[in-house]
Amino acid sequence: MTKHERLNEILDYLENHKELSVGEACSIFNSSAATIRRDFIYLFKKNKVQKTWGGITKTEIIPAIQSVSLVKERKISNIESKSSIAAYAASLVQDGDVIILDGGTTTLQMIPFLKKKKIQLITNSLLIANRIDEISEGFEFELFVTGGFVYPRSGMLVGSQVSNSINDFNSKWFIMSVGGISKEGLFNSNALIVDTEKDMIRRSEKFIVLADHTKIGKRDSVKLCNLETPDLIITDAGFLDLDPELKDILKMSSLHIVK
Amino acid sequence: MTKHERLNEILDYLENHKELSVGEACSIFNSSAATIRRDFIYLFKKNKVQKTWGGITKTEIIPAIQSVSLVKERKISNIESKSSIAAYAASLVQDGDVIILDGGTTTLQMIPFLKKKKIQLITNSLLIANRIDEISEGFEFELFVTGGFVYPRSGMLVGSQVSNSINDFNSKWFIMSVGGISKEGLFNSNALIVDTEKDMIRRSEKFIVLADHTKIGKRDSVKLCNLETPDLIITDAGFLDLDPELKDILKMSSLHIVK
DNA sequence: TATATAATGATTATTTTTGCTTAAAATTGT
DNA sequence: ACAATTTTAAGCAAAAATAATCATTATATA
Repeated sequence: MTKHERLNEILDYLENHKELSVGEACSIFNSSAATIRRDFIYLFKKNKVQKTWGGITKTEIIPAIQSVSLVKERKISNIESKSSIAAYAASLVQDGDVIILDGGTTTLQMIPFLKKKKIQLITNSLLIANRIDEISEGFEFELFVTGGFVYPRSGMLVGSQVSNSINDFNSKWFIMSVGGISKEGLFNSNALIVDTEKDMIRRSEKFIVLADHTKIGKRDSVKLCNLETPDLIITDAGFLDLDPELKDILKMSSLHIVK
Repeated sequence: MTKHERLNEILDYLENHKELSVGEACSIFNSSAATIRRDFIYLFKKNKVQKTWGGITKTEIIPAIQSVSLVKERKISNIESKSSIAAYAASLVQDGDVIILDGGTTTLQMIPFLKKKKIQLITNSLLIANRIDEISEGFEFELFVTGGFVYPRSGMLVGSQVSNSINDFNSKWFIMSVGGISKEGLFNSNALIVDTEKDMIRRSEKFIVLADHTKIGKRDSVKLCNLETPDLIITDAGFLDLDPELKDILKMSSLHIVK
Protein backbone atom coordinates (compact mmCIF):
# COMPACT_ATOMS: atom_id res chain seq x y z
CA MET A 1 0.00 0.00 0.00
CA THR A 2 1.47 3.32 -1.04
CA LYS A 3 1.20 6.52 0.94
CA HIS A 4 -1.17 7.91 -1.66
CA GLU A 5 -3.49 4.93 -1.40
CA ARG A 6 -3.52 5.14 2.36
CA LEU A 7 -4.45 8.83 2.28
CA ASN A 8 -7.34 8.10 -0.06
CA GLU A 9 -8.58 5.24 2.07
CA ILE A 10 -8.50 7.41 5.15
CA LEU A 11 -10.79 9.86 3.40
CA ASP A 12 -12.99 7.01 2.18
CA TYR A 13 -13.26 5.70 5.71
CA LEU A 14 -14.49 9.08 6.90
CA GLU A 15 -17.29 8.97 4.34
CA ASN A 16 -18.80 6.09 6.30
CA HIS A 17 -17.60 6.80 9.82
CA LYS A 18 -17.74 9.85 12.01
CA GLU A 19 -14.24 9.64 13.32
CA LEU A 20 -11.00 7.78 12.82
CA SER A 21 -8.57 7.40 15.70
CA VAL A 22 -4.83 6.98 15.40
CA GLY A 23 -5.07 3.52 16.92
CA GLU A 24 -7.83 2.35 14.58
CA ALA A 25 -5.95 3.65 11.58
CA CYS A 26 -2.79 1.85 12.74
CA SER A 27 -4.53 -1.51 12.72
CA ILE A 28 -6.53 -0.88 9.55
CA PHE A 29 -3.47 0.08 7.56
CA ASN A 30 -0.81 -1.85 9.48
CA SER A 31 1.22 1.29 9.99
CA SER A 32 2.93 2.88 12.93
CA ALA A 33 1.35 5.70 14.88
CA ALA A 34 3.99 8.10 13.59
CA THR A 35 3.02 7.44 10.00
CA ILE A 36 -0.68 7.75 10.73
CA ARG A 37 -0.09 11.02 12.55
CA ARG A 38 1.89 12.35 9.62
CA ASP A 39 -0.98 11.38 7.32
CA PHE A 40 -3.52 13.08 9.59
CA ILE A 41 -1.42 16.25 9.73
CA TYR A 42 -1.05 16.22 5.95
CA LEU A 43 -4.79 15.90 5.40
CA PHE A 44 -5.51 18.49 8.04
CA LYS A 45 -3.19 21.01 6.39
CA LYS A 46 -5.13 20.51 3.21
CA ASN A 47 -8.35 21.05 5.17
CA LYS A 48 -9.59 17.65 4.16
CA VAL A 49 -10.15 16.63 7.78
CA GLN A 50 -10.54 18.15 11.21
CA LYS A 51 -8.13 17.14 13.93
CA THR A 52 -9.45 15.94 17.26
CA TRP A 53 -7.40 14.79 20.21
CA GLY A 54 -6.60 11.26 19.26
CA GLY A 55 -7.99 11.22 15.76
CA ILE A 56 -9.67 13.07 12.92
CA THR A 57 -13.15 13.81 11.65
CA LYS A 58 -14.38 15.08 8.35
CA THR A 59 -15.63 18.65 8.28
CA GLU A 60 -19.38 18.42 8.23
CA ILE A 61 -20.77 20.24 5.28
CA ILE A 62 -24.37 20.42 4.25
CA PRO A 63 -25.77 22.24 1.26
CA ALA A 64 -26.91 25.78 1.91
CA ILE A 65 -29.97 25.40 -0.24
CA GLN A 66 -32.29 22.44 -0.32
CA SER A 67 -33.61 22.93 -3.82
CA VAL A 68 -32.31 20.25 -6.12
CA SER A 69 -30.35 21.49 -9.07
CA LEU A 70 -30.00 19.95 -12.46
CA VAL A 71 -26.42 19.09 -13.12
CA LYS A 72 -25.79 19.70 -16.75
CA GLU A 73 -22.58 18.18 -17.85
CA ARG A 74 -21.55 19.30 -21.26
CA LYS A 75 -19.92 16.51 -23.15
CA ILE A 76 -16.35 17.37 -23.92
CA SER A 77 -15.15 16.03 -27.23
CA ASN A 78 -11.59 14.94 -27.79
CA ILE A 79 -10.95 15.07 -24.10
CA GLU A 80 -7.63 13.27 -24.01
CA SER A 81 -6.08 15.55 -26.58
CA LYS A 82 -7.32 18.54 -24.65
CA SER A 83 -5.83 17.22 -21.45
CA SER A 84 -2.45 16.67 -23.12
CA ILE A 85 -2.51 20.13 -24.63
CA ALA A 86 -3.45 21.61 -21.27
CA ALA A 87 -0.67 19.68 -19.53
CA TYR A 88 1.94 21.07 -21.87
CA ALA A 89 0.65 24.61 -21.47
CA ALA A 90 0.71 24.24 -17.68
CA SER A 91 4.29 23.00 -17.81
CA LEU A 92 5.36 26.39 -19.15
CA VAL A 93 3.96 28.19 -16.11
CA GLN A 94 6.32 28.65 -13.18
CA ASP A 95 5.96 29.57 -9.54
CA GLY A 96 5.41 33.29 -9.16
CA ASP A 97 3.90 33.81 -12.60
CA VAL A 98 0.78 35.83 -13.21
CA ILE A 99 -1.50 34.08 -15.66
CA ILE A 100 -4.75 35.11 -17.31
CA LEU A 101 -6.86 32.07 -18.06
CA ASP A 102 -9.78 32.43 -20.42
CA GLY A 103 -12.80 30.14 -20.22
CA GLY A 104 -13.23 27.03 -22.32
CA THR A 105 -13.10 23.27 -21.99
CA THR A 106 -9.42 23.05 -22.90
CA THR A 107 -8.20 25.73 -20.49
CA LEU A 108 -10.36 24.03 -17.85
CA GLN A 109 -8.22 20.92 -18.19
CA MET A 110 -5.20 22.90 -17.06
CA ILE A 111 -6.46 23.01 -13.49
CA PRO A 112 -5.12 19.64 -12.32
CA PHE A 113 -1.72 20.56 -13.66
CA LEU A 114 -1.71 24.08 -12.25
CA LYS A 115 -2.87 23.22 -8.80
CA LYS A 116 0.52 22.62 -7.26
CA LYS A 117 1.99 25.90 -8.50
CA LYS A 118 2.20 29.10 -6.55
CA ILE A 119 0.72 31.47 -9.06
CA GLN A 120 -1.65 34.36 -9.36
CA LEU A 121 -4.46 33.41 -11.63
CA ILE A 122 -6.86 35.83 -13.26
CA THR A 123 -9.97 34.57 -14.97
CA ASN A 124 -13.22 35.78 -16.50
CA SER A 125 -14.83 32.36 -16.20
CA LEU A 126 -16.98 31.50 -13.20
CA LEU A 127 -16.49 27.84 -14.02
CA ILE A 128 -12.72 28.13 -13.69
CA ALA A 129 -13.01 30.38 -10.64
CA ASN A 130 -15.10 27.76 -8.85
CA ARG A 131 -12.82 24.91 -9.72
CA ILE A 132 -9.78 26.80 -8.52
CA ASP A 133 -11.47 27.88 -5.31
CA GLU A 134 -12.49 24.27 -4.79
CA ILE A 135 -8.95 22.94 -5.01
CA SER A 136 -7.06 25.89 -3.66
CA GLU A 137 -7.44 24.85 -0.03
CA GLY A 138 -4.00 24.32 1.31
CA PHE A 139 -2.40 25.57 -1.87
CA GLU A 140 -0.77 28.92 -2.34
CA PHE A 141 -3.02 30.19 -5.01
CA GLU A 142 -4.13 33.76 -5.53
CA LEU A 143 -7.28 33.95 -7.57
CA PHE A 144 -8.70 37.08 -9.14
CA VAL A 145 -12.05 37.16 -10.89
CA THR A 146 -12.72 39.95 -13.37
CA GLY A 147 -16.07 41.57 -12.86
CA GLY A 148 -18.76 41.57 -15.47
CA PHE A 149 -22.18 40.45 -16.54
CA VAL A 150 -22.62 36.72 -16.49
CA TYR A 151 -23.16 35.28 -19.92
CA PRO A 152 -25.81 32.72 -19.04
CA ARG A 153 -24.92 29.04 -18.93
CA SER A 154 -21.31 29.42 -20.02
CA GLY A 155 -20.52 31.30 -16.83
CA MET A 156 -18.32 33.72 -18.76
CA LEU A 157 -18.08 37.32 -17.61
CA VAL A 158 -18.49 39.98 -20.27
CA GLY A 159 -18.74 43.74 -20.57
CA SER A 160 -16.56 46.76 -19.95
CA GLN A 161 -15.87 45.69 -16.38
CA VAL A 162 -13.75 42.81 -17.62
CA SER A 163 -11.48 45.21 -19.49
CA ASN A 164 -11.32 47.57 -16.52
CA SER A 165 -10.15 44.73 -14.30
CA ILE A 166 -7.72 43.30 -16.80
CA ASN A 167 -6.09 46.68 -17.37
CA ASP A 168 -4.98 46.72 -13.73
CA PHE A 169 -2.69 43.75 -14.31
CA ASN A 170 0.52 42.97 -16.10
CA SER A 171 0.44 39.29 -16.77
CA LYS A 172 3.13 36.94 -17.95
CA TRP A 173 0.78 34.57 -19.74
CA PHE A 174 -2.55 34.78 -21.43
CA ILE A 175 -3.80 31.31 -22.19
CA MET A 176 -7.00 30.73 -24.11
CA SER A 177 -8.71 28.13 -26.20
CA VAL A 178 -10.18 29.10 -29.51
CA GLY A 179 -13.23 28.34 -31.63
CA GLY A 180 -11.45 28.04 -34.94
CA ILE A 181 -8.17 28.66 -36.72
CA SER A 182 -7.96 29.27 -40.45
CA LYS A 183 -5.50 31.08 -42.66
CA GLU A 184 -7.49 34.25 -42.05
CA GLY A 185 -6.69 34.08 -38.35
CA LEU A 186 -8.14 33.01 -35.02
CA PHE A 187 -11.88 33.01 -34.38
CA ASN A 188 -14.33 32.67 -31.54
CA SER A 189 -18.08 32.52 -31.33
CA ASN A 190 -19.00 35.49 -29.19
CA ALA A 191 -18.29 39.14 -29.91
CA LEU A 192 -18.53 40.23 -26.29
CA ILE A 193 -16.01 37.64 -25.22
CA VAL A 194 -13.68 38.39 -28.12
CA ASP A 195 -13.62 42.02 -26.99
CA THR A 196 -12.35 41.03 -23.59
CA GLU A 197 -9.85 38.62 -25.08
CA LYS A 198 -8.28 41.42 -27.08
CA ASP A 199 -7.59 43.25 -23.84
CA MET A 200 -6.15 40.14 -22.31
CA ILE A 201 -3.72 39.79 -25.21
CA ARG A 202 -2.61 43.39 -24.69
CA ARG A 203 -1.94 42.97 -20.98
CA SER A 204 0.17 39.82 -21.28
CA GLU A 205 3.75 39.17 -22.28
CA LYS A 206 3.07 35.80 -23.88
CA PHE A 207 -0.11 34.83 -25.66
CA ILE A 208 -0.71 31.09 -25.90
CA VAL A 209 -3.52 29.44 -27.83
CA LEU A 210 -4.78 25.94 -27.07
CA ALA A 211 -6.44 24.31 -30.08
CA ASP A 212 -6.92 20.62 -30.63
CA HIS A 213 -6.75 19.69 -34.30
CA THR A 214 -10.53 19.74 -34.74
CA LYS A 215 -10.37 23.51 -34.44
CA ILE A 216 -7.87 23.90 -37.22
CA GLY A 217 -9.27 24.78 -40.61
CA LYS A 218 -12.52 25.85 -38.97
CA ARG A 219 -13.80 29.39 -38.96
CA ASP A 220 -16.03 30.79 -36.28
CA SER A 221 -18.18 33.90 -36.26
CA VAL A 222 -15.92 36.58 -34.77
CA LYS A 223 -12.31 37.21 -35.67
CA LEU A 224 -9.96 37.65 -32.74
CA CYS A 225 -6.57 38.20 -34.33
CA ASN A 226 -4.21 37.18 -37.11
CA LEU A 227 -2.26 33.96 -37.21
CA GLU A 228 0.99 35.69 -36.28
CA THR A 229 -0.38 37.22 -33.08
CA PRO A 230 -0.05 34.26 -30.70
CA ASP A 231 3.41 33.56 -29.36
CA LEU A 232 2.59 29.88 -29.36
CA ILE A 233 -0.18 27.61 -30.62
CA ILE A 234 -0.41 24.23 -28.94
CA THR A 235 -2.20 21.46 -30.79
CA ASP A 236 -2.26 17.66 -30.89
CA ALA A 237 -0.98 14.97 -33.22
CA GLY A 238 -4.15 14.90 -35.30
CA PHE A 239 -2.74 18.07 -36.77
CA LEU A 240 -0.48 15.96 -38.95
CA ASP A 241 -3.41 14.71 -41.03
CA LEU A 242 -4.48 18.20 -42.02
CA ASP A 243 -4.68 19.79 -45.42
CA PRO A 244 -1.09 20.57 -46.44
CA GLU A 245 -1.63 24.20 -47.36
CA LEU A 246 -2.91 25.15 -43.90
CA LYS A 247 -0.21 23.04 -42.32
CA ASP A 248 2.45 25.04 -44.12
CA ILE A 249 0.91 28.32 -43.07
CA LEU A 250 0.68 27.22 -39.45
CA LYS A 251 4.25 25.98 -39.41
CA MET A 252 5.30 29.57 -39.93
CA SER A 253 3.66 30.43 -36.63
CA SER A 254 5.25 29.16 -33.50
CA LEU A 255 3.64 25.81 -33.00
CA HIS A 256 3.94 22.97 -30.54
CA ILE A 257 2.43 19.57 -31.23
CA VAL A 258 1.80 17.26 -28.30
CA LYS A 259 1.89 13.55 -29.07
CA MET B 1 4.14 -9.51 -23.80
CA THR B 2 5.35 -6.50 -25.73
CA LYS B 3 5.94 -3.11 -24.24
CA HIS B 4 2.98 -1.73 -26.16
CA GLU B 5 0.64 -4.40 -24.79
CA ARG B 6 1.84 -3.78 -21.28
CA LEU B 7 1.32 -0.03 -21.53
CA ASN B 8 -2.24 -0.55 -22.73
CA GLU B 9 -2.99 -2.99 -19.96
CA ILE B 10 -1.64 -0.59 -17.39
CA LEU B 11 -4.09 2.03 -18.64
CA ASP B 12 -6.90 -0.55 -18.68
CA TYR B 13 -6.08 -1.46 -15.11
CA LEU B 14 -6.43 2.17 -14.10
CA GLU B 15 -9.92 2.30 -15.59
CA ASN B 16 -11.03 -0.13 -12.90
CA HIS B 17 -8.63 0.69 -10.07
CA LYS B 18 -7.69 3.90 -8.39
CA GLU B 19 -3.99 3.24 -8.22
CA LEU B 20 -1.36 0.82 -9.47
CA SER B 21 1.81 0.30 -7.46
CA VAL B 22 5.17 -0.73 -8.87
CA GLY B 23 5.07 -3.97 -6.91
CA GLU B 24 1.59 -4.92 -8.12
CA ALA B 25 2.52 -4.17 -11.69
CA CYS B 26 5.66 -6.31 -11.37
CA SER B 27 3.67 -9.38 -10.41
CA ILE B 28 0.83 -8.74 -12.85
CA PHE B 29 3.16 -8.40 -15.83
CA ASN B 30 6.11 -10.51 -14.64
CA SER B 31 8.49 -7.67 -15.22
CA SER B 32 11.28 -6.12 -13.22
CA ALA B 33 10.73 -2.97 -11.21
CA ALA B 34 13.01 -1.09 -13.56
CA THR B 35 10.80 -1.85 -16.54
CA ILE B 36 7.63 -0.97 -14.72
CA ARG B 37 9.16 2.30 -13.61
CA ARG B 38 10.14 3.10 -17.18
CA ASP B 39 6.56 2.37 -18.25
CA PHE B 40 5.19 4.61 -15.53
CA ILE B 41 7.55 7.42 -16.48
CA TYR B 42 6.63 7.05 -20.15
CA LEU B 43 2.90 7.25 -19.43
CA PHE B 44 3.47 10.14 -17.06
CA LYS B 45 5.34 12.11 -19.69
CA LYS B 46 2.41 11.60 -22.05
CA ASN B 47 0.16 12.87 -19.25
CA LYS B 48 -1.81 9.65 -19.29
CA VAL B 49 -1.14 9.06 -15.60
CA GLN B 50 -0.01 10.91 -12.51
CA LYS B 51 2.89 9.64 -10.47
CA THR B 52 2.60 8.99 -6.78
CA TRP B 53 5.38 7.70 -4.54
CA GLY B 54 5.19 3.99 -5.15
CA GLY B 55 2.78 3.95 -8.05
CA ILE B 56 0.56 5.82 -10.47
CA THR B 57 -3.00 7.09 -10.71
CA LYS B 58 -5.06 8.15 -13.68
CA THR B 59 -4.84 11.75 -14.81
CA GLU B 60 -7.83 13.69 -13.60
CA ILE B 61 -10.20 15.05 -16.21
CA ILE B 62 -12.27 18.05 -15.18
CA PRO B 63 -15.88 17.76 -16.29
CA ALA B 64 -17.46 20.90 -17.67
CA ILE B 65 -20.30 20.99 -15.19
CA GLN B 66 -22.46 24.00 -15.73
CA SER B 67 -24.21 26.02 -13.14
CA VAL B 68 -23.35 24.01 -10.14
CA SER B 69 -22.06 25.55 -7.01
CA LEU B 70 -18.70 24.00 -6.35
CA VAL B 71 -17.86 26.22 -3.44
CA LYS B 72 -18.05 24.23 -0.28
CA GLU B 73 -20.85 25.36 1.91
CA ARG B 74 -20.61 25.37 5.64
CA LYS B 75 -23.25 24.14 7.92
CA ILE B 76 -25.93 26.74 8.41
CA SER B 77 -27.40 27.29 11.82
CA ASN B 78 -30.91 28.51 12.36
CA ILE B 79 -31.82 27.80 8.78
CA GLU B 80 -35.61 28.14 9.06
CA SER B 81 -35.41 31.61 10.57
CA LYS B 82 -32.97 32.68 7.93
CA SER B 83 -35.23 31.43 5.20
CA SER B 84 -38.21 33.32 6.64
CA ILE B 85 -36.20 36.50 6.91
CA ALA B 86 -34.96 36.04 3.36
CA ALA B 87 -38.48 35.48 2.09
CA TYR B 88 -39.69 38.74 3.57
CA ALA B 89 -36.73 40.66 2.16
CA ALA B 90 -37.37 39.18 -1.29
CA SER B 91 -41.02 40.22 -1.13
CA LEU B 92 -39.93 43.86 -1.10
CA VAL B 93 -38.10 43.53 -4.40
CA GLN B 94 -40.10 44.24 -7.55
CA ASP B 95 -39.65 43.62 -11.25
CA GLY B 96 -37.23 46.07 -12.76
CA ASP B 97 -35.33 46.73 -9.55
CA VAL B 98 -31.56 46.77 -9.33
CA ILE B 99 -30.37 44.97 -6.24
CA ILE B 100 -26.96 44.52 -4.70
CA LEU B 101 -26.80 41.26 -2.78
CA ASP B 102 -23.93 40.73 -0.40
CA GLY B 103 -22.65 37.27 0.46
CA GLY B 104 -23.71 35.32 3.51
CA THR B 105 -25.89 32.39 4.44
CA THR B 106 -28.99 34.50 4.98
CA THR B 107 -28.84 36.45 1.73
CA LEU B 108 -28.21 33.11 0.01
CA GLN B 109 -31.62 31.97 1.18
CA MET B 110 -33.21 34.76 -0.87
CA ILE B 111 -32.41 33.07 -4.14
CA PRO B 112 -35.40 30.75 -4.34
CA PHE B 113 -37.68 33.73 -3.65
CA LEU B 114 -35.99 36.01 -6.16
CA LYS B 115 -35.85 33.66 -9.05
CA LYS B 116 -39.15 34.56 -10.68
CA LYS B 117 -38.47 38.29 -10.65
CA LYS B 118 -37.12 40.28 -13.56
CA ILE B 119 -34.34 42.06 -11.81
CA GLN B 120 -30.76 43.07 -12.24
CA LEU B 121 -28.73 41.52 -9.49
CA ILE B 122 -25.24 42.58 -8.50
CA THR B 123 -23.17 40.45 -6.18
CA ASN B 124 -19.66 40.06 -4.81
CA SER B 125 -20.23 36.44 -3.84
CA LEU B 126 -19.23 33.61 -6.15
CA LEU B 127 -21.58 31.37 -4.21
CA ILE B 128 -24.56 33.57 -5.01
CA ALA B 129 -23.41 34.11 -8.58
CA ASN B 130 -23.34 30.36 -9.16
CA ARG B 131 -26.71 29.79 -7.62
CA ILE B 132 -28.26 32.50 -9.71
CA ASP B 133 -26.62 31.30 -12.90
CA GLU B 134 -27.90 27.85 -12.02
CA ILE B 135 -31.54 28.94 -11.89
CA SER B 136 -31.47 31.80 -14.36
CA GLU B 137 -32.18 29.75 -17.47
CA GLY B 138 -35.51 30.80 -18.83
CA PHE B 139 -35.74 33.64 -16.35
CA GLU B 140 -35.17 37.26 -17.13
CA PHE B 141 -32.36 37.79 -14.78
CA GLU B 142 -29.44 40.03 -15.37
CA LEU B 143 -26.53 39.04 -13.19
CA PHE B 144 -23.46 41.13 -12.58
CA VAL B 145 -20.47 39.92 -10.64
CA THR B 146 -18.09 42.47 -9.16
CA GLY B 147 -14.47 41.67 -9.80
CA GLY B 148 -12.00 40.99 -7.08
CA PHE B 149 -9.69 38.58 -5.33
CA VAL B 150 -11.41 35.47 -4.11
CA TYR B 151 -11.42 35.17 -0.35
CA PRO B 152 -10.75 31.47 -0.06
CA ARG B 153 -13.59 29.08 0.74
CA SER B 154 -16.19 31.75 1.41
CA GLY B 155 -16.12 32.64 -2.27
CA MET B 156 -16.37 36.35 -1.47
CA LEU B 157 -14.70 38.87 -3.74
CA VAL B 158 -12.60 41.53 -2.06
CA GLY B 159 -10.28 44.38 -2.98
CA SER B 160 -10.50 47.69 -4.78
CA GLN B 161 -12.00 46.09 -7.85
CA VAL B 162 -15.23 45.48 -5.98
CA SER B 163 -15.59 49.19 -5.24
CA ASN B 164 -14.72 50.11 -8.82
CA SER B 165 -17.48 47.87 -10.08
CA ILE B 166 -20.04 48.96 -7.53
CA ASN B 167 -19.46 52.62 -8.28
CA ASP B 168 -20.71 52.10 -11.83
CA PHE B 169 -24.18 51.28 -10.55
CA ASN B 170 -27.12 53.03 -8.95
CA SER B 171 -29.02 50.40 -7.08
CA LYS B 172 -32.42 50.46 -5.48
CA TRP B 173 -31.59 47.89 -2.79
CA PHE B 174 -28.56 46.81 -0.93
CA ILE B 175 -29.32 43.69 1.06
CA MET B 176 -26.79 42.13 3.36
CA SER B 177 -26.55 39.86 6.33
CA VAL B 178 -24.48 40.86 9.29
CA GLY B 179 -22.11 39.28 11.79
CA GLY B 180 -23.43 41.10 14.85
CA ILE B 181 -25.64 43.94 16.00
CA SER B 182 -25.10 45.77 19.29
CA LYS B 183 -25.96 49.24 20.52
CA GLU B 184 -22.62 50.40 19.09
CA GLY B 185 -23.75 49.50 15.61
CA LEU B 186 -23.47 46.78 12.97
CA PHE B 187 -20.43 44.52 12.75
CA ASN B 188 -18.86 42.00 10.43
CA SER B 189 -15.88 39.75 10.68
CA ASN B 190 -13.70 40.82 7.80
CA ALA B 191 -12.25 44.27 7.21
CA LEU B 192 -11.81 43.75 3.47
CA ILE B 193 -15.42 42.81 3.06
CA VAL B 194 -16.65 45.64 5.29
CA ASP B 195 -14.80 48.08 3.03
CA THR B 196 -16.76 46.91 0.03
CA GLU B 197 -20.00 46.93 1.98
CA LYS B 198 -19.56 50.60 2.78
CA ASP B 199 -19.44 51.31 -0.95
CA MET B 200 -22.51 49.21 -1.48
CA ILE B 201 -24.42 51.25 1.07
CA ARG B 202 -23.43 54.46 -0.69
CA ARG B 203 -24.57 53.28 -4.11
CA SER B 204 -28.02 52.12 -3.00
CA GLU B 205 -31.27 53.91 -2.20
CA LYS B 206 -32.40 51.45 0.45
CA PHE B 207 -30.13 49.53 2.79
CA ILE B 208 -31.64 46.40 4.30
CA VAL B 209 -30.00 44.22 6.92
CA LEU B 210 -30.92 40.57 7.50
CA ALA B 211 -30.13 39.38 11.02
CA ASP B 212 -31.66 36.42 12.80
CA HIS B 213 -31.92 36.98 16.56
CA THR B 214 -28.69 35.10 17.30
CA LYS B 215 -26.80 38.03 15.80
CA ILE B 216 -28.42 40.58 18.03
CA GLY B 217 -26.43 41.61 21.06
CA LYS B 218 -23.31 40.15 19.48
CA ARG B 219 -20.34 42.18 18.41
CA ASP B 220 -18.00 41.17 15.67
CA SER B 221 -14.51 42.38 14.85
CA VAL B 222 -15.09 45.18 12.36
CA LYS B 223 -17.65 47.95 12.61
CA LEU B 224 -19.64 48.62 9.48
CA CYS B 225 -22.01 51.44 10.46
CA ASN B 226 -24.25 52.84 13.18
CA LEU B 227 -27.61 51.47 14.16
CA GLU B 228 -29.46 54.28 12.37
CA THR B 229 -27.83 53.69 9.02
CA PRO B 230 -29.96 50.77 7.72
CA ASP B 231 -33.35 51.65 6.34
CA LEU B 232 -34.66 48.36 7.63
CA ILE B 233 -33.47 45.52 9.84
CA ILE B 234 -35.29 42.22 9.39
CA THR B 235 -35.12 39.69 12.20
CA ASP B 236 -37.11 36.75 13.55
CA ALA B 237 -39.40 36.07 16.48
CA GLY B 238 -36.56 34.94 18.75
CA PHE B 239 -35.88 38.64 19.00
CA LEU B 240 -38.69 38.92 21.52
CA ASP B 241 -36.70 37.02 24.13
CA LEU B 242 -33.88 39.52 24.07
CA ASP B 243 -32.59 41.81 26.72
CA PRO B 244 -35.06 44.72 27.03
CA GLU B 245 -32.54 47.55 26.77
CA LEU B 246 -31.27 46.41 23.39
CA LYS B 247 -34.82 45.73 22.31
CA ASP B 248 -35.77 49.33 23.03
CA ILE B 249 -32.80 50.69 21.16
CA LEU B 250 -33.54 48.53 18.16
CA LYS B 251 -37.19 49.48 18.10
CA MET B 252 -36.09 52.98 17.31
CA SER B 253 -34.49 51.68 14.16
CA SER B 254 -36.81 50.60 11.46
CA LEU B 255 -37.38 46.98 12.29
CA HIS B 256 -39.44 44.16 10.89
CA ILE B 257 -39.96 40.91 12.80
CA VAL B 258 -40.98 37.85 10.83
CA LYS B 259 -42.87 35.13 12.69
C1' DT C 1 23.62 -12.98 -41.47
C1' DA C 2 25.45 -8.94 -39.60
C1' DT C 3 24.45 -4.72 -37.55
C1' DA C 4 21.93 -1.22 -35.43
C1' DT C 5 18.19 -0.14 -32.39
C1' DA C 6 15.22 -0.81 -28.66
C1' DA C 7 13.91 -3.03 -24.44
C1' DT C 8 15.06 -5.23 -20.25
C1' DG C 9 17.28 -6.43 -15.81
C1' DA C 10 20.78 -5.64 -12.36
C1' DT C 11 23.59 -2.34 -9.60
C1' DT C 12 24.31 1.79 -7.03
C1' DA C 13 23.79 6.48 -5.11
C1' DT C 14 20.13 9.53 -3.75
C1' DT C 15 15.69 10.81 -2.03
C1' DT C 16 11.45 9.84 0.30
C1' DT C 17 8.99 7.49 3.58
C1' DT C 18 8.61 5.01 7.71
C1' DG C 19 9.22 3.45 12.56
C1' DC C 20 11.27 4.14 16.99
C1' DT C 21 12.62 6.93 20.92
C1' DT C 22 12.14 10.74 23.89
C1' DA C 23 10.53 15.11 25.72
C1' DA C 24 6.71 18.18 25.88
C1' DA C 25 1.78 19.08 25.92
C1' DA C 26 -3.00 17.83 26.75
C1' DT C 27 -6.34 15.11 29.03
C1' DT C 28 -8.15 12.42 32.76
C1' DG C 29 -9.04 10.82 37.44
C1' DT C 30 -8.67 11.66 42.20
C1' DA D 1 -4.75 21.30 42.22
C1' DC D 2 -1.91 17.50 41.44
C1' DA D 3 -0.24 13.30 39.56
C1' DA D 4 -0.93 9.64 36.23
C1' DT D 5 -2.03 8.58 31.67
C1' DT D 6 -2.50 9.51 26.93
C1' DT D 7 -1.42 12.01 22.89
C1' DT D 8 1.57 14.72 20.30
C1' DA D 9 5.87 16.65 18.06
C1' DA D 10 10.66 16.33 16.88
C1' DG D 11 14.91 14.06 15.85
C1' DC D 12 17.27 10.20 14.12
C1' DA D 13 18.19 5.77 11.92
C1' DA D 14 16.30 2.08 9.07
C1' DA D 15 13.72 0.76 5.14
C1' DA D 16 11.67 1.50 0.77
C1' DA D 17 11.37 3.78 -3.62
C1' DT D 18 13.56 6.38 -7.21
C1' DA D 19 16.77 7.88 -10.96
C1' DA D 20 20.89 7.04 -13.34
C1' DT D 21 24.18 3.95 -15.27
C1' DC D 22 25.71 -0.13 -17.49
C1' DA D 23 25.61 -4.78 -19.30
C1' DT D 24 22.63 -8.12 -21.51
C1' DT D 25 18.90 -9.70 -24.36
C1' DA D 26 15.42 -9.18 -27.84
C1' DT D 27 13.81 -7.03 -32.16
C1' DA D 28 14.11 -4.86 -36.42
C1' DT D 29 16.54 -3.60 -40.70
C1' DA D 30 19.78 -3.72 -44.32
